[in-house]
Amino acid sequence: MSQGSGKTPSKRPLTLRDVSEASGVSEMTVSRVLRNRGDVSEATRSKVLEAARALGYVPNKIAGALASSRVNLVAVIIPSMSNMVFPEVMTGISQILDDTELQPVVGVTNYKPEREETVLYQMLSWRPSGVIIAGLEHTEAAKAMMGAAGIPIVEIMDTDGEPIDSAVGISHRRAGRKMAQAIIDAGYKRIGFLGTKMPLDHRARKRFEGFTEILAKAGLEIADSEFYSGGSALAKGREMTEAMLQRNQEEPLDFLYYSNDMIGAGGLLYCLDNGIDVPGDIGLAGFNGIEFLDGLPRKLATMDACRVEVGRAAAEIIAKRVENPDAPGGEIITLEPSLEFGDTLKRKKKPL
Amino acid sequence: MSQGSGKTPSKRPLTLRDVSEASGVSEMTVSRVLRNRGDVSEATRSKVLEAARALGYVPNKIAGALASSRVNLVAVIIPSMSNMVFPEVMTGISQILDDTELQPVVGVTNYKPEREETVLYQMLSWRPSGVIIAGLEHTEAAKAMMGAAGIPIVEIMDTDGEPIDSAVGISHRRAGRKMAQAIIDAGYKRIGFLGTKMPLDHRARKRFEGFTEILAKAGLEIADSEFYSGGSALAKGREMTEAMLQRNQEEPLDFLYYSNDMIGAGGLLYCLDNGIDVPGDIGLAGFNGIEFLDGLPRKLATMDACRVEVGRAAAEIIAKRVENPDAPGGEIITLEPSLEFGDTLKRKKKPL
DNA sequence: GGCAAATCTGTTAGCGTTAACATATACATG
DNA sequence: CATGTATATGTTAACGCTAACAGATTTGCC
Repeated sequence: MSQGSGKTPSKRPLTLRDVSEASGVSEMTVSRVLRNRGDVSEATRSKVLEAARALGYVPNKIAGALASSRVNLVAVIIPSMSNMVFPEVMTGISQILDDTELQPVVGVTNYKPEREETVLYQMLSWRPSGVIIAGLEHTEAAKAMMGAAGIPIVEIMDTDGEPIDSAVGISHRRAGRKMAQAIIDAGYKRIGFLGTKMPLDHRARKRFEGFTEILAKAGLEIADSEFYSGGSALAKGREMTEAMLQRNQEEPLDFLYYSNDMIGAGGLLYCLDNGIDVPGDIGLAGFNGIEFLDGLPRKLATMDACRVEVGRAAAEIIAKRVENPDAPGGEIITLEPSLEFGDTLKRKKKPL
Repeated sequence: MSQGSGKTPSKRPLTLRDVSEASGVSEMTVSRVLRNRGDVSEATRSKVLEAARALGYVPNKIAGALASSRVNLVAVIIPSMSNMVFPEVMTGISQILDDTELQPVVGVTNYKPEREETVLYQMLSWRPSGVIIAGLEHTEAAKAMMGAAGIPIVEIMDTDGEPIDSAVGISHRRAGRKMAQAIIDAGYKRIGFLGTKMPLDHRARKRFEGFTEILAKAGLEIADSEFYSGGSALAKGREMTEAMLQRNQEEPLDFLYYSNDMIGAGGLLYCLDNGIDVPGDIGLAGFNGIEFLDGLPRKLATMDACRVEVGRAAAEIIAKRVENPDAPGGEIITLEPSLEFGDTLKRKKKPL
């Protein structure tokens, strides 16, 4: 193997010592240059940088973190990657963290509490500077770990409950209520519900609870419901809608409430394909406000969960607390989900 | 604050020493128990585990990694989170790594080479056991870093080029050629191209090159093309399709090739809304085989990039090399993208 | 019983970096 | 020119854990 121009592909990994020897200064000085900390003369600085570059040296953060007991990692723990929800939250988080030293590290739980516990344990074992975790429901062990970690914890997406430390999100009960009210106000009466078969999706459950609560107050109840799991959400939405409309022909439904926009979009496409008048014959609404819906022939009514904003606020809480570790904590930020009527939900009929 | 049953929320973080003192054995023995390594008597083991649990001790991987110079992290570096491509690759990676000690850590580059370089540097500074990185095109510095890192590197999604170490993916040139051939065979002649305005999406570029190459061989060329950036892909697909069809009314196009399925779906919806006969008047094809397309009124022709399989194969290469560090490396796996005709691309006309 | 092998536990010395302190050099000031 | 102050570099001792080796204890077997 050729030695190349300065690049020595040796087996032993490079350390500060190698750079120190190559540039003729102490390891400490190299460390200072590489971290931009403390006073170093311009001459030394460039000498060191040159040597580091030539060797292809990459600092060892493991050693650095151990020595300084500072880890610039923020653990982000979420249930799933594939429902569009997450990338947006992540965008918000990045927007804030990119201006700091902090770096997000993502873990996925697949909506399984035990998995969440494991992922959390793994993450905490890297001693991150903070944790952003979806939801307020966790195993006892997980709660204990977070409580004892001594770092800022932000639970996101939901504020219906008691957070361990801080929380940012919307009230899903309120979101469900708000949607129910809008549907009732528009004069719909026979309402079907279509959702995921996910006992562990607490947020969907809370929305459903809020929804039925308001219906009940108006003397109404869900006329029919259907749940799915797995498969293409769009296709499932289509199938479930067909099935539900079929079996309620005698006393037809006039509204379908979907637990997410993807199945809602499938339902919308089904209705349009079959010449059903939306929102005349039947109204539709989903949940989430996914950007991609903009391309559909008609805009689905939905409710925005403020995902980017949630990510930003959560990251801000962590960043603030990292900068000032003595700050109080326990902050709870409840954002207001906004109802978007789109083209599939009639506006209020009766004034006020 | 109450001390609780054994749980002492002290300020000083817990270490092996705390567990060691609580259980009356040496730190080394505690370490052995917690890692399931070496012989420890059943009595000691349970004593230690009990103490660790009671204290809420979480091992410090930073110290562990430094001492053992073993880090069970695999860096996964990808351009974007939001195009459905990534979650599927990730699924494949997880399927394999879940059976090992290894853990994926994701970094996102937003298709920016400098950003890729930074992310890579950050990741390498944690001394991961391997790197899985999208694409074969990187800055010189990035290539140098990976070459010098002394760990397995797998470049994924593309095999049109020279990998640093190993590679798993499809040939995008070949994918482009294959699609072009199918379109020509079906008898289409006036072909429009719609894609992203992304000079740095090398894979889209290679597909385009392969596509035009085959058209040229058949004496054809792209009749019109349109590029977009930003916004909802579905809506953009719709708009671009409308614009393109409008301005080619004199000599109408008979095929539209989209650089991804999302804009393709937008185009399909536009055509259906406007009563255009697909694939009679006009054929359509995209790229990627996104599951969600299953719910559309008609199935878009597309080409599958074998994303889950790519993830699996890449993870397997890393896992194998971690287990046996002296293995050769330099493996290149080229998967064959499969063409799916769907309902928007006519089958071959002329036999053979 | 004696000796080797097996089982269990402890001791020592780092891993590569940084905090904290110590030292050296330059530069100004009265 | 002594003295103080800033600037620039070096030295030492951790950080919390594990590899490698060293004892101590038990077990098996002739």
